[in-house]
Amino acid sequence: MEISREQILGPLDLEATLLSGQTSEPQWDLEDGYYWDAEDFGGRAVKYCVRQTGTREEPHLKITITSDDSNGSLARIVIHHLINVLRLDDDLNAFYQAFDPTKGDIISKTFSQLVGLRLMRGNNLFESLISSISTQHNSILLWTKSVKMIRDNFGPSVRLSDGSTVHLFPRPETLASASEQDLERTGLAYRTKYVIEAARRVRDGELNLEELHLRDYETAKAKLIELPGIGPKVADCFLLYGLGKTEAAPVDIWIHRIVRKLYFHGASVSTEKVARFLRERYGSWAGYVQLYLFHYARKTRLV
DNA sequence: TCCCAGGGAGGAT
DNA sequence: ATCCTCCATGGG
Repeated sequence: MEISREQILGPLDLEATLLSGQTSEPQWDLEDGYYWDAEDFGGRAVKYCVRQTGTREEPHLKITITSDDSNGSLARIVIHHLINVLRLDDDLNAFYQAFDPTKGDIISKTFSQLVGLRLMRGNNLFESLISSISTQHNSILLWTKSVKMIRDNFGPSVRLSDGSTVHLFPRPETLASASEQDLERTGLAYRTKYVIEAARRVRDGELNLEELHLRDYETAKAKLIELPGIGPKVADCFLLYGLGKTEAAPVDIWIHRIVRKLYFHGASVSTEKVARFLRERYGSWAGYVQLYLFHYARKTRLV
């Protein structure tokens, strides 16, 4: 099965997107040239493998799934899932054109080396929340390792149709009742208690992740910040990469430094002001602007 | 050995 | 409001 160019709005760089460290979920594993992940679709666990063919400008995805799919219904579900998770219906050319170089916006200088880089959107909101919390004062390498260990040590093991087994991300009640000692072995360190408390609040209905979809940006953010270990940046990560609220612009140390340098002539501006600045200047593109600035800063080693 | 990592809590001013 | 220090662990 496949996703054709017509179903992808603008360019795509699948590998750059999957390896860009977004906090919707840890990176997918690479196997025989295919990146793969597994999800539960209404009680059916499916492993899907994805590879990009064609070019960045003329993208095309080849997909295989490991599951019984005699009537082809699962194929449609997986394709819909991938379009959603990889945000293939975001009009990237509209983004590039809205701030094209002739308009003189600073963000345009990041475009040439990042063509096809897309935001991702978490399918499993609880996993996205835990991933976002795990990034606090942590490296991409370490938080992805921790979240994968949470999945493999605490998540349900499901058998696929080919006889192999994979782990899905655990449910909130599982992590809420996990012992701090066991969970600490995933390398979460002092964030362990944050993860357990977040799981408990979701389990007990004090925090309804689905319901946050209905709230506007400010209201949802205020609700998230009530949790211990969740401040403005982690909240923005979940709002953007989990809930898909693209006006959110998480300001970490990289964004803070690059925005100060490129937009404020190096003046000292607080992270909160940078976040507000990006939201007000770029509106619903702020999330993409943040993604591009992050990788531009890291690639060019400009800051 | 030292330093830092996609920050936040708790404190002081 | 804004500024400080400390936080646990693993890589480089």
